[in-house]
Amino acid sequence: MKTVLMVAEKPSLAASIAKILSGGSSTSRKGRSNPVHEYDTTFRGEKVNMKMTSVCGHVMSLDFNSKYNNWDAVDPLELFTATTVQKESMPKLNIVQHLQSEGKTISYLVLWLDCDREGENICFEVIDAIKEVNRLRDDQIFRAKFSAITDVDIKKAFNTLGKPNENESLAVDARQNLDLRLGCAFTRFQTKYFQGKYGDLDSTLISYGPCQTPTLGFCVERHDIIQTFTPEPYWVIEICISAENFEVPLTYSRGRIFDQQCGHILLLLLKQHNEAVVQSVKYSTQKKQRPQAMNTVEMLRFASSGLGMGPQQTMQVAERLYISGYISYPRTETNSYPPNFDLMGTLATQKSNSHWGDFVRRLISTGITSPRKGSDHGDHPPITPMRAASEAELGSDGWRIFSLVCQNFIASLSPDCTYEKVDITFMIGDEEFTCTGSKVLDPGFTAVQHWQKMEDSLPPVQFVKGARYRTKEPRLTQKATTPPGYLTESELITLMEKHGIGTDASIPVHINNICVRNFVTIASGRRLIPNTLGILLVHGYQRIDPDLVKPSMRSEIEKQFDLIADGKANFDIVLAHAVSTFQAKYKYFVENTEYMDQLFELSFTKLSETGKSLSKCGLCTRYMKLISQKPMRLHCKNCEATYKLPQGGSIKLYQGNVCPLDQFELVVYNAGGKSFILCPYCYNFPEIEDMGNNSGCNKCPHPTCLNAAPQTSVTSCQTCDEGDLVLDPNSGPAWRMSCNELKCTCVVKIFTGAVRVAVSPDNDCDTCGTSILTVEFNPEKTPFKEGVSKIMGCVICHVELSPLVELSRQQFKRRRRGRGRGGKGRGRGGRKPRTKDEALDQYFV
DNA sequence: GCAAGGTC
Repeated sequence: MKTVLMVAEKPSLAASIAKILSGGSSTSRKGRSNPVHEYDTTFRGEKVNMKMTSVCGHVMSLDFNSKYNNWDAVDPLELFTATTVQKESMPKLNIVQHLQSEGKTISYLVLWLDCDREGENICFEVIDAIKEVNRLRDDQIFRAKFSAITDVDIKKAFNTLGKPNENESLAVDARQNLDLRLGCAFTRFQTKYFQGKYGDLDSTLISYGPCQTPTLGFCVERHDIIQTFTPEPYWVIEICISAENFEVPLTYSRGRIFDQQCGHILLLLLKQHNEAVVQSVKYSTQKKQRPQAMNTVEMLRFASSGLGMGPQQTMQVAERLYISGYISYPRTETNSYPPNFDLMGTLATQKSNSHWGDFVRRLISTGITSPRKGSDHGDHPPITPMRAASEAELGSDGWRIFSLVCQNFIASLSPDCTYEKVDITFMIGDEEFTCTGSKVLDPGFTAVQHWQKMEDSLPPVQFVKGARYRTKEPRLTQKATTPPGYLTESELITLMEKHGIGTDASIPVHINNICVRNFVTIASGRRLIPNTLGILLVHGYQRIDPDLVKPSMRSEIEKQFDLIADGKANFDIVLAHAVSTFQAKYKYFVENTEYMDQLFELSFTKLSETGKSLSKCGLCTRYMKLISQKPMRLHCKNCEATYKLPQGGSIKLYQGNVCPLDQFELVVYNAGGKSFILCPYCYNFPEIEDMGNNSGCNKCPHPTCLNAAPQTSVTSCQTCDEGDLVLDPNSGPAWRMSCNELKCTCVVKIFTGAVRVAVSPDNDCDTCGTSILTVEFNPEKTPFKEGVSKIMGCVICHVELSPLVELSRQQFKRRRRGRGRGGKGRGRGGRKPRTKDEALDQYFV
């Protein structure tokens, strides 16, 4: 029997589609990375075994050839022409292997990827992966085009299979290619240029991107409006009438008066009258519209403005609610329920909720209002609840997002809020005044979306046409125009959506990026206030090449790539044109960076004038300065050199200790209890072959240095299975061993209070291979039996030593052979080397 | 260390 493989974009969709197409008869098994649903059916007139599985979004992602990854060796300009490679997007998931093992022997491939351009591109990623192991012909490959995940639509798609659209996929390839070159070139250049000059930028990365930079631009634009705002004085005439013991304020139909003299004249004019005559009274019934079905962007706006929850967090919470079955898929552009959506069934899940259950039951019995028409983007149905839930089971944030989803869903099926509005006009002399008010007739959906609730505001008196009232003395009051507030996150989301910057899934990422890069800060009310760095970047682009920050940049690029998608232009020509345009812009930017730099000079401090003296430079023996703002680094003013340091922790001097290779004073890095010693020079320019870039002394194979791995490494790390547990010689009396893999967080406290702990590098435990330690306590405080103050033995096997290690015995295993203490036993020992060359000579005999 | 786009 032939086999057909069908592939969806995510596991949840594969499950739903398989269920629909098999009529619920499919069986599921675990695949290599994602589940596979199988059933027997007929395909193109043959009995076949059907397998439905999925990927997780993009299978591949574009990157530069690895030789371009060295920031110091590659001129960013080269990135515009550098060769690129496709890398597996999530190597840990092994999606390629999964597709290949499922696709190896299939006769047909049916692609059920999301029906948008990205989905079309993923189709070809799937095809490429499978073609490596199966020579499928094009006539064995099909594309299902569906516009909703409903029985009718999915079955129809299955019966009218088409072909994947290569042009649409190529448009995505082009976008990926340009974004990569453009973003990385500008980011690397800016970062190196400004970090090499200033010490207080406080950002590890000064990034540029065709989405994030215009996003930043919006925030700075509002900042500039606020900064350059000059309040303008204006005048208003305030007047009240006395009616049935009430004082009713009237609104002047002339509104703001910007000319003071004019105000005075009008005031004098009004003072000649002491009566207001009701000219007209109009009653009307008005509506406040119920909301549409909720899509992602709307949810993000509501969460930010109503709940004070940021987009990144909102999506995380929503994702969790979706995985646990409380809400439907949270990433969708569609804000219209599909025609056969089970509105009543979904509504019924909320019948017994303690907050909105009453309202729901009434709605069910009186009948729902048909939802407003929105637009169906063919991706996923709007975000709706899937089942009942209580605050206790969801936790605070989960409950808040769940409530938002439920309330919007219920509101979208509720009547509009209706209210009676009254407009009354008065004449005082020849001048017109008004008074308005309203009264809610039916709260409709606002009874469940409380924040939309309207308050009654009818005037206290029933006015009738022709009635006359005494006016109180009119007053001319001076006021002034005020600037707008800083941009709210919800306004920013609206702007991004309007200009086509980012997508529902990536908008939160772009906003988060400009925050973590320290370009903007989120203030109270989730307003985005740009920081100096963000302001100067945008002002700098505006001085050099305003296109770089214009909101239209993204849509202009997309427009060009649309031509590829529509088959109207050739991929290579369009891409080459776009790349060369931005290459020229890049060159121009590099040549004119001084115009941005002039702004930086006024606000930031030169590297040579920042930081505090810390340790001696091995090249000139003068003190180097530690720049503690991000990125933390050491700067030698005399040599005009900057040395990178590990990030995220703190640096202290390891007094009196000098690297035997280069005479740089050693420093200690400490991050969350884990600490290691490092030489600033070796960390940046490792002089010994096996040491690797960005390593501390705990990875240095120097044979005699007391801080290097051969003298300090104790045993293999079992947490990460890659590094070694190394004694930190600087950690006493709270002695610690920590893993020498930077990423591994394993720290083991040993022999707290000991006066000396030392490793005997040439002496291993016969049982487990661990290096023998010498542990010495003060004789008065020794924990050892019979007053013994010094013991040599194995931390794992020695009966008196092992209890003093804060890690269970089981976590130690036999030491791995053949790795770890690189260079052990290779050195000659004896006299310490005096110069770098001597040290290297001694080492490489 | 870099972009933006999928998804977890």
